[in-house]
Amino acid sequence: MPRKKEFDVDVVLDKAMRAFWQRGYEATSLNDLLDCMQIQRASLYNAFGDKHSLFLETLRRYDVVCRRAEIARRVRLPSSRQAILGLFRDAVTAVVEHGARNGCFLINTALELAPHDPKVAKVVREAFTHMEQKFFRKMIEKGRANGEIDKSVIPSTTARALLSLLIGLVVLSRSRPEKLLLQSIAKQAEALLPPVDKAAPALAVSGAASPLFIQ
Amino acid sequence: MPRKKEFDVDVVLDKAMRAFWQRGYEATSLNDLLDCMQIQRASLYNAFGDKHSLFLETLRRYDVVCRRAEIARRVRLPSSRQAILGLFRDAVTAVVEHGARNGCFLINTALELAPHDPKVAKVVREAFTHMEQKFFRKMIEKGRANGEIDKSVIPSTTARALLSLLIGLVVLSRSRPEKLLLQSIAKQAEALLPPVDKAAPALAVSGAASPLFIQ
DNA sequence: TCCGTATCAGAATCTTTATTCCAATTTGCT
DNA sequence: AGCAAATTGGAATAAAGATTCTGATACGGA
Repeated sequence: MPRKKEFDVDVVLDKAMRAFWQRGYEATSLNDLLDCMQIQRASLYNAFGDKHSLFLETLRRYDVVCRRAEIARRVRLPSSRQAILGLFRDAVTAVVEHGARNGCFLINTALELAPHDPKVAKVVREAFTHMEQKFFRKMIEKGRANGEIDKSVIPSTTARALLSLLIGLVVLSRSRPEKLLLQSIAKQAEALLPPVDKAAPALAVSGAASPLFIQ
Repeated sequence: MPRKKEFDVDVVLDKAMRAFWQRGYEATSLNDLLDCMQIQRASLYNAFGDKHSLFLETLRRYDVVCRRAEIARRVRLPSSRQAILGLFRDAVTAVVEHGARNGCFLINTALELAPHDPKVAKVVREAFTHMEQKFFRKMIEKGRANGEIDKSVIPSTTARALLSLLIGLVVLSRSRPEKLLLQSIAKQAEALLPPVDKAAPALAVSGAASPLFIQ
């Protein structure tokens, strides 16, 4: 019965996502959205309700399509230690090599809207928790189990530290996109995950090797 | 010749600062500002120019009065290692014990305005750099010199890692103000600064003691 | 005393905002 | 063919936004 939509919902949602991601919620006007989504005013309200609902949908989509999908991809990598370090490396090269300066939509939103908006807060909180538990912690546990990561690394606390380090890296990349700065942070992630190396246990970068290696 | 001002500029500036800090630039309207500053519309425009100039002044004031003053205080502490760790500890207790949920005005602004506003970007960039160089790096160097911090700790890179860790902690504290989460991060800061301890080198918490301690 | 400036209190302005409404048109389904 | 729903393009609305303007009043110094 209904006339079928003439635009692909996911496509225009992606365009709206990019706008919100770049400028934030308040600074993105409805006209900005219409311009970049290339649809009519009535179509927007008909398809998405209002600005706030549209924002929530773009945020959820970003979480699923951009973040969780990437995590799922990395989780399948053979080396779980490299899965974690690759995330940091790629974050640095995205900024340094490709000039990615938008940061992370979820982190931006965590500061702009989450403190005053319960629905947004929930999405952000769950996204951070997912990253911490289902990626960092899980990967550390896997790495410990298969002998890639030393047993002295405590999964729960190290996962939290890595999450914090990553968030700091992304925040800094927006105002100080300097190679050395970002590489130092990525290097520190490496130091938090000392590999098992019985032959030469004393080679980690900076305060990394565990005392448990002795003897 | 002029009639003297009837309000204290610094006092109303502080009130405006709190408003911007809490809600951000875009979400704080001029009426919000007038309400909390308790001055007249004409007085605001006469004293500060416009909304954007007022914002810049509050941001600069926050940087100087809240951040640099605190750093200066900590720099004078006897133990430079404890000066750094105290900063992390206090950040955690402010959130966990006193429910501080506003985060850091500079970090909030780094994401909302800095990417699209050169003047704001400059203030933010310099604030981050100051924290990195004049606090973390300087304190690490001092700690290494007086035997508090092990020589294996590289000042420049560790300073950057600590800055990133702190930013991550502050961001997370706004959406996940959980004691264990924040403490894990503070704990990691400790692990990044292994103390010199020749007698019992094998007691650090999580992958902390430096390999250089062995023998 | 009087000039210059800062106050107060509020009206006026002009722009932008999000949202609703309109009328005409297109398309898919029964 | 004809109903149902989604489109287009734009007008209309109603609120909120920042900024300017108007007087009247208060005060400090020459």
